[in-house]
Amino acid sequence: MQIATWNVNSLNVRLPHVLGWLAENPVDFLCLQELKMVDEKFPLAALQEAGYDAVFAGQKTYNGVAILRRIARTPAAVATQINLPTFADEQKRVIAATYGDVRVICAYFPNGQAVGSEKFAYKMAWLAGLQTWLQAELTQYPKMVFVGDFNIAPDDRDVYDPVEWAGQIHCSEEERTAFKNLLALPLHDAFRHLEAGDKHYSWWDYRQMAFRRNRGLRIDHILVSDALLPHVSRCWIDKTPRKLEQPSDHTPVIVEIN
DNA sequence: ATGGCGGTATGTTACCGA
Repeated sequence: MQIATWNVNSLNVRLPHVLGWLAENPVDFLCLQELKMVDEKFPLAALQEAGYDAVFAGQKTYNGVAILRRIARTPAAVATQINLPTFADEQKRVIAATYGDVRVICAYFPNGQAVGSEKFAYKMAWLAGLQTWLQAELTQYPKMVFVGDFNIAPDDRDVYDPVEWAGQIHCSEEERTAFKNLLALPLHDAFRHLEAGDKHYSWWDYRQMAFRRNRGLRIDHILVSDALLPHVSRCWIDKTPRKLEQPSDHTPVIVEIN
């Protein structure tokens, strides 16, 4: 089974990239963030033509999340959950569904803007709600994959310039502690399970040729539960779509679970 | 210190993202 996560920064603009990527990478599940579209605009027909079904939670202009499943290889979604039951939110940042005995959760964490800002307080409150909910989810679903754009770089290996970013948004102690709290549930960072090195990023700023200079952050993650960890055989970042014309600033992260 | 780039709507500029 292969599960991928990708912040597409507008599914309207990036649909050709998504379809092209799925043709090359026929993963079982693809979790998307930042759809930036209302549900009425969701391109379900085009995805179905490509062999994928979806559950989705859209929103105008901002946010929006979806889980795509390969129809031929996966059971239909049941117990679909939109947003955190533990945190009242107008913004669409979470979608979860169960496929067979595997719970797939797709999240777009708040950005936080700047440490100490109102948006940072929102991020931390959202994270507290997330922690409580995931703890309950784990008791119900031992086989869990929790993926998405976390907007947290877990440690300095995940940052192109840790000195410049020290204490800044995505790298602050508060955010990194929240990430560690997720690992304590326990959940496991599939990428770090297999790769200890630095300079592996999932996001690069559009400006200042950041991608070409590999000035990026690893902020898109795949966490797996205890029951699935022994079955994780690969986890990698696919930089290919970041090289296309008009790319998303994020690129897919994929896990293989046998 | 600021803006850089890109997407979107409030639309020829502002807001947000990271």
